[in-house]
Amino acid sequence: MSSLDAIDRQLLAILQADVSLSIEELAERVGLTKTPCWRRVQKLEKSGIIRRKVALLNAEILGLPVSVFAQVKTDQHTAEWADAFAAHIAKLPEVVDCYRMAGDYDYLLRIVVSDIAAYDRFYKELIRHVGISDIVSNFAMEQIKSTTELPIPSGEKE
Amino acid sequence: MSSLDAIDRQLLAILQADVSLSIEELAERVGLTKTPCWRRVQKLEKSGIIRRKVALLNAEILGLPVSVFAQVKTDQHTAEWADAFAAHIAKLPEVVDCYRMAGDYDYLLRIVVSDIAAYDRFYKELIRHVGISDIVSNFAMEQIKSTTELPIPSGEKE
DNA sequence: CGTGAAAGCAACATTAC
DNA sequence: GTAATGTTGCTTTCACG
Repeated sequence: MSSLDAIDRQLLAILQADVSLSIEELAERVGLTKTPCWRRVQKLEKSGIIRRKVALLNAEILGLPVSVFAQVKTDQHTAEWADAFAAHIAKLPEVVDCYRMAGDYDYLLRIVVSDIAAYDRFYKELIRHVGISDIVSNFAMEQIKSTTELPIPSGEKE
Repeated sequence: MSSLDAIDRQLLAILQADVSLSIEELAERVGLTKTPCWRRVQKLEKSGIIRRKVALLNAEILGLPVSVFAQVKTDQHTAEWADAFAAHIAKLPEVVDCYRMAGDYDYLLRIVVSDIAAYDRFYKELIRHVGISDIVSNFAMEQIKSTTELPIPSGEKE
């Protein structure tokens, strides 16, 4: 992977906002013609910088307005437990994010559900199947911002 | 918006995993032909259930391996302050998620940066520009799971 | 009337030059 | 960066329940 030039970063910025543009439109915006633009996008996909292309759905319309952040502590600090926990989380579609954290709590999860009752069901199932010593649930009242767009570095001095 | 049938939900599940499939391929997978499949996708886009189509980038390759969760408290509980805060957050590309929370802390942010030094710069800027009475930063050590795919409800009894 | 199938044209991605 | 070709998306038309 040869590092990105200004046009590559421009392409990435556009594509992470909207991937439905045609190559022609894309080429126009970055000041290229179709073929070289297509070759760059192709390269960005093969290199893995572009991981995937997805549709983002509207959680409210789907009836999933509730996001809950759960801070989880465990008392089993072994690699085996961590692997089993990760494998279990991967299977739960309600868990959209899960990070292993530094600090007081071992994991931070974001869980997306239809209502508080649904979260309660999820919660009971979770603590039944994995060994958790402490869990704190915090409900999101309002989504101020949520984006998949990463702050692409300008590329100087690296 | 007439509520979704099983095929619509199937289409959404496929598209939120991969939007690069052709209509033909998509039609095949759900057991339709091109035209009705295309019409359904069109309808899902116009209704807003499909919010947008985006490329997901690889944060590590881009040099952004660090996610920080910041819990923020304010002492100014007015609508004006909240609006100003939201507007400020919207302008900061490093802040990829921001939720107004129930519980001890007013806001939870996820900030994506290149390293700890970059977070420190971000942090200093943030507290300089908005009135914050308390902030706790928790660093993510490892991303166990991170998906944009929502758990689409089965559609029974709603 | 809502929903699906078939055919044609225009636009597009992709190949070689 | 230019030009040609095979695919695809999209429109129209028609048939079914």
